[in-house]
Amino acid sequence: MSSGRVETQRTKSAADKRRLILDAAVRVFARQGFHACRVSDIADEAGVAYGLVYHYFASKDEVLDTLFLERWNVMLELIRQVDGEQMPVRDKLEAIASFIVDSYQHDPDLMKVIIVEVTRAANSFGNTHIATIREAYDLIGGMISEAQAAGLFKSEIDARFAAMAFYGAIEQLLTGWIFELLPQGPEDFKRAKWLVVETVCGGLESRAGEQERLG
Amino acid sequence: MSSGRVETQRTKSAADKRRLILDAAVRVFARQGFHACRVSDIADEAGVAYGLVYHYFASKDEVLDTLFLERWNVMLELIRQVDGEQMPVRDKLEAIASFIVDSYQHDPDLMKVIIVEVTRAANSFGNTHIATIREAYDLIGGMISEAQAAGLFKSEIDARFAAMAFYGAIEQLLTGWIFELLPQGPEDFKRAKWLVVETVCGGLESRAGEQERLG
Amino acid sequence: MSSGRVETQRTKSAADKRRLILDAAVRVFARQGFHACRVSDIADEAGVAYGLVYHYFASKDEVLDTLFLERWNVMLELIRQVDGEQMPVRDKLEAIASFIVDSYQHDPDLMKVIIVEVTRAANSFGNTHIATIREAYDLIGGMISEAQAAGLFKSEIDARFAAMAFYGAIEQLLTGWIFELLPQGPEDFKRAKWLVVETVCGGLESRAGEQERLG
Amino acid sequence: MSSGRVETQRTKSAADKRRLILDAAVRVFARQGFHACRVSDIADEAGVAYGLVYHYFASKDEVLDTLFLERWNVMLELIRQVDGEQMPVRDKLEAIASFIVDSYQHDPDLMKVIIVEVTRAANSFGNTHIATIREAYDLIGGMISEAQAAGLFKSEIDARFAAMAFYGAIEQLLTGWIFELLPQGPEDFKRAKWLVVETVCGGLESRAGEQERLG
DNA sequence: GATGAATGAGGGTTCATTCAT
DNA sequence: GATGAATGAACCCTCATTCAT
Repeated sequence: MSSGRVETQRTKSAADKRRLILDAAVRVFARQGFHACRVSDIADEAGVAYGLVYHYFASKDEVLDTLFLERWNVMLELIRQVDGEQMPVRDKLEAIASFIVDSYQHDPDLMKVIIVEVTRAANSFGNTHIATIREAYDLIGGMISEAQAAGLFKSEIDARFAAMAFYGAIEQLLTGWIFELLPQGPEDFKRAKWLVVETVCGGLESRAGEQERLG
Repeated sequence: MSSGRVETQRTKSAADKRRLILDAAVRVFARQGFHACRVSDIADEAGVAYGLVYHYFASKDEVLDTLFLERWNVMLELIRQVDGEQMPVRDKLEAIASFIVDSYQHDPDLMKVIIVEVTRAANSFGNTHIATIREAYDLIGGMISEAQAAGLFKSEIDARFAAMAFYGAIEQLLTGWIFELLPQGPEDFKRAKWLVVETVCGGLESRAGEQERLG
Repeated sequence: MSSGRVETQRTKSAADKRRLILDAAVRVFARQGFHACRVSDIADEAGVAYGLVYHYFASKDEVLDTLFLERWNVMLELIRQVDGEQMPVRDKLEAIASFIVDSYQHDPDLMKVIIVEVTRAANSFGNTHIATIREAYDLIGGMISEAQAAGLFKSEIDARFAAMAFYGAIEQLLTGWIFELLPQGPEDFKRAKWLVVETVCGGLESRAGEQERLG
Repeated sequence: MSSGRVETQRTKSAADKRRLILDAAVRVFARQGFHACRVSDIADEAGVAYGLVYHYFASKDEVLDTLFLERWNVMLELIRQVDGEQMPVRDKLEAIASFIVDSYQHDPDLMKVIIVEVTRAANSFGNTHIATIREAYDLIGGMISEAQAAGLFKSEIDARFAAMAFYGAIEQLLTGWIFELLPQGPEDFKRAKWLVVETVCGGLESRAGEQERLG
């Protein structure tokens, strides 16, 4: 019994250290960038010894891999769940946008790292995780495709392209926040969720604009 | 006369080597990524001696800076020109989208490098060039803002956010091509130009979808 | 207890490696010169891995800085101590000369490095350590100044200049040994100590020479 | 005739450029140090093209070699001439000290370069020119030796050591000026010439000091 | 588990020197 | 003579990773 508890204790402690390192890595990667930081910076930030990082992770890359996958899989889970529900497509897309914006609001460093170091890194991490990344795009594309089949979305717009445009719009808002080009008050986050969906689904054009255009 | 020709010859030759290096760098950066390639890879690809890279550029960074600025400034020029013309806002945005897609079609490696290594690189090149990058966002934001003032675009959507969403949608299409997630035949490029504008301006929603939603 | 011993062991071992590198650096700097040697030469001479040099020292410069300061500070200590004692000025100067000659005799490489690479290097290390170097000159100048005030030394000779002449005379003897222009048997070292003081204090001139001159 | 004049003209012009480069090198070596400056720095300072330095000199080293030898040979000439004259030894030594101090006063940069980069550089230029350098020491040693044979100088002090002490005292005064540790007004230079000879020949000790010492 | 000393390959940059014009 | 583009060897330093304790 007591030995069992000690074991649990130890395991828990170990898990804690691992988490400590991951959280420290997020801050360091966000602050300095993956390439510009050293493994020792992570250890220092975590307040652990140099070599301990290698006790829990096989390499510096694996730390980032872990961070990315942890978060991306949660997002995939959310998307899959949304996908399975009976819900207007617009609400589905808003759920996804909300999740991503909430993720940024909750842990901007982590989302910064994912967006800056992974999803665009075509020659390194982006390439490694392309299948995982793609899954999100495909799921969103599937939702749009369904909406098109139901006549709710225009069919002239290729669903895969539309999915990319939608996702790209969201990521660019995050990029705007990361570069401090866009305001990031609580209200801004809230409106951003609606805004991106309204833009992509309803369009920027007003009724008047549309009439003007169509003459 | 002859000395004049020699001068021209010389100058031209020198400029050629510089261009040779820049073009080689595009290919190498695109193939391996900025961090993963060595300066010697660029020199080898250009077929020049190692040190010559440093004769024309102060550092490896400066090579990428040069590539980015060359292209981005051409784009800024285009945007400014479009901005100055009398033209429906939708046409303006399509001109921009067209320019970017054409740029990719014409030199995918260069656009890959810019998108992968610069515009998202918040801790390195993106940060260095943030003012230049921002100028594009601001110009687009200005166009949208004007359209809102004219009642052609919905006013509830913050113009700065809308501009980011629009630009992000385009970049993500390029990202899709870069990762080979989207088809990139001549027809695809052509339709992409229209598609991204139609999505952002007109919205994905069909008339039927809109009625369904508004009940 | 045992952990304490391990700590000591570890610390000692670490200190040993550092010392190993410093001692190797002395030999390498003396043999090849600071500029002509590579950091790998030091590592090889010490029998340690290349990177270990950078584990203990921030740069190649810092290795030389350390060597210089270690020795120069011992000398300053000696000079300060001598300065504080009640002792004829001639004995004080001889103590200093003795210390320097002994230093050379004990570790000619180290003194060679200091004299060749530091005390004259007006654009590099000499400039870096000028304040520390000057302290020695000033202390000697102070001794001479006191002797002048006491009437024991001629007052027409500026004490600062005299101190420089005295120190320069000694360093030049070392330079003579370094270049193998002067004999360096045990007897030579011993006589050199006396000789330099006798020259600077008593003068080269014999009683007869003086009478001849003054007529 | 005219071709001859043109030849002369050309030769003269060439010699001028060579001199231009040498003079520029003195300034650059003095300012930055031999190792820290680049050949292009010399060319820039001289206002000539990069490659021209290599038209007149086989290497960067040869530039310094030339500067050193030019000056040192003039000094050797002076010492030899003084050596050949009938003159009290003290006057001979003062002539040498005067020449060196005058050299510094006239062109401090050149003397700085010689003292900092050559006469102590046991592993590079000092070693290359050791025979030439030594000649000066030997000539001075010879003078002292003669004076000892004539009974004018004490015989207990080895002439070679005494010569080194004398020369070292002078060089150290220059070092003091170079490091700006000693005042260098016109009066200071003048007094320095006398001072160094008085110190080495007459000694620092006053008559009172001597009596005190000898009891 | 935890520590941090030890390793050594790798790469950016410098710069003396060459050479075509 | 004069120019400066071109060459490429050399070297300092970084830092991911290993390993003995």
